[in-house]
Amino acid sequence: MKKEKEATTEQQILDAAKSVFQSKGMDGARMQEIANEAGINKAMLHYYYRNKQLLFEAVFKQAFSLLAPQLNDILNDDSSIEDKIKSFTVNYTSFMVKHPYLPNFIIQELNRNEDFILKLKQNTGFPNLQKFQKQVDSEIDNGIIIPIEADQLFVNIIALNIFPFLGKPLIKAFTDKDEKAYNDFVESRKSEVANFIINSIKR
Amino acid sequence: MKKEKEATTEQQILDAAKSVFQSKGMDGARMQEIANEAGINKAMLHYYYRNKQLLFEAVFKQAFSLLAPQLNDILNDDSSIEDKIKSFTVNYTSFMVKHPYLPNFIIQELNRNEDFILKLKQNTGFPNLQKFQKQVDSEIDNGIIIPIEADQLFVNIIALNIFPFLGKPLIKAFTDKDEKAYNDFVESRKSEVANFIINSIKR
DNA sequence: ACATTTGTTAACCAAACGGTTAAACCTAAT
DNA sequence: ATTAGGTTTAACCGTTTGGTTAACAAATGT
Repeated sequence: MKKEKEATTEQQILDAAKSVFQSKGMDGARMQEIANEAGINKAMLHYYYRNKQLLFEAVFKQAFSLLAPQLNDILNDDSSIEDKIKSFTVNYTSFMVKHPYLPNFIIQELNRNEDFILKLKQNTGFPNLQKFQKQVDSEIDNGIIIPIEADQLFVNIIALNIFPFLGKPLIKAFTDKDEKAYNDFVESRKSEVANFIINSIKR
Repeated sequence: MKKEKEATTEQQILDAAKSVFQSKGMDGARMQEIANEAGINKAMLHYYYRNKQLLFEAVFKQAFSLLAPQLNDILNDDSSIEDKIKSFTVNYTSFMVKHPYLPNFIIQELNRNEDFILKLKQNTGFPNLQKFQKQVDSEIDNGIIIPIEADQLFVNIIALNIFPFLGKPLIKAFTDKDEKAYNDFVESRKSEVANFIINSIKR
């Protein structure tokens, strides 16, 4: 029973912590609430994760490790820039619809503690732009796309894809959409955004 | 002495509250820290603003009222879509460089409490897209720009302009930039982003 | 001059918080 | 049946937190 229970209790805690931290942030989260959501005693949180900071870091690292592969896809595979943008936009948006709290959680907590990303950067698998930069320069040389800095293009791509999830309340208010209309709007961006970017850079 | 002091003490509190709330958020902010930064007794915060929530709302409303006019500029003046995009990108980025905490503060707190924006929406001067939508449709009909939904274009514009300030730690890490390189990067976006958008939609 | 209102402070308070403790519980090996 | 180990709980603890109080100071009105 030992291994079985260890795994499930520890995982229950992590799941509950994920839910609470991602919706309320480090400062807004309460250890008692996490314990309640996990259906266990508060002391168990400390038994398995020592303190709030370490529990938070476990949640954050797992969240970030979900995000990184999504970016590496666009950066490191061998398809053309155009195909990358198309597949990234579809994949990333689908992924975010399933994890709507993720972008805001990560952005918010990185702004709260800028040092935090330095730890992540040392991990293998941390997104790296080198290959993407070479590819952009090469397609520019070959006249496939117009001149643009790879960094700028990269930021444009992720900005257009991530922002709808960060600014959802704002966009809903500005464009007067209810929840359903907003979901449709995001859905239609899967093709809209890719076309928008490609229009801009295609020779 | 009355009017003089009233104004300055109340304003000192608001300034201190702005600084603390915008860098730490509602949950992370401490009333004692605000009092210290204002150089006054903690009880004064309650004397002028009753409680933390009301002080926070005063700060938030003022922050939002700085942002709204920036958006109304692009939505309600009479220049062409192309000119609007150019001037908005320059103005908005300049403005954000001066108030770097603002976008993250607003996005974060709106995500924490979605009801909050309903109050703001009733205010006169809350950004409205009607005129912009008509203008976009008109320029499409006249063959000036290619067909695009006004809502999508609007979100693209603000996404490309706001995201560099929201995702600064992330972008710095991905693109390996130090503070100075990042500032240069943002500066060059003033023209880069406008061109990127216009490239995409110009017939 | 004096009373009244407004502004300011130090001290205080109850509740909430993250974290600890010591004992109970459960299971598997002896 | 007993022991030993990890697991779980209720109760507890010291600190921090937002907020209050009561007394004091300064200005204002009469």
